[in-house]
Amino acid sequence: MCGRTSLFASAEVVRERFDADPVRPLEPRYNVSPGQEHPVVRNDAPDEIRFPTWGLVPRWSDGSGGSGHINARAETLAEKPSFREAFAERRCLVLADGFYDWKQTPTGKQPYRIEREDREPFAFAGLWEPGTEGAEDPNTGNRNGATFTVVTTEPNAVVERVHHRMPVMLSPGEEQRWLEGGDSDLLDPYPAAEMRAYPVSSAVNDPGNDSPAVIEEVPAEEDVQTGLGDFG
DNA sequence: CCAGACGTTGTT
DNA sequence: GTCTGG
DNA sequence: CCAGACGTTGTT
DNA sequence: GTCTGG
Repeated sequence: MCGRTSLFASAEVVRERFDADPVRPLEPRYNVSPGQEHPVVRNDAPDEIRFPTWGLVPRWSDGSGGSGHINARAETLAEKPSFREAFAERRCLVLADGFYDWKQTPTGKQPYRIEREDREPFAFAGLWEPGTEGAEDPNTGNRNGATFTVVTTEPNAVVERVHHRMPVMLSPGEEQRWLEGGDSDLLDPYPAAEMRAYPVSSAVNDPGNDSPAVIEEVPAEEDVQTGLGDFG
């Protein structure tokens, strides 16, 4: 992780939960992929919800090197040239109410949805970069908007069954501290007791399938094939 | 000194 | 296989 | 993260 | 911009 997420909680719930106002209407999203714009709260404007593009492009990059960094390892944030400055100065909360991971099985990849046990929205620890000044480069077509990345860490007991990394989820009490520059003690795996994971349809594989159907639980394909899913 | 990389996950 | 687009 | 393209000359 | 490799 983390390469796919969601945020379909109502605008009202999100506004109350994070005490911030979206700068444009908040639409429900069930399947958000890298390269898309997604709501975040930035440390430089903590009372606003903005929509940078998922995939951090360092300020010194001309953007020609591909589509940006969708994840950043918590273990090396402070050292890596691509993240060091953002870690020191540009924190953000990436708003979500779940994410998806693909478990490698003998028969293929089974997608799982992972969320809080109470299904409430939460925040990933994130870093952001400002866009380049001025208009989009007419020659390269490179985008010029702000970008962000999601910090990853080791998995907890729930996520471990699916994948060997997980995004850093902040508890409500940690959010302000992260924005204000708190350090790596905030970047531990989230408590497994407050999370759950369940298999979902491979419809989620296609980023174009952005509907409530992709959050519905289905029998895991490997369980179907071994008969484990047959009797409830 | 300049040139070239700068990242993750996953895979081998 | 690898890169780009979503 | 996964899905889908990945090429040219020339033609409509 | 800053670090590493040559």
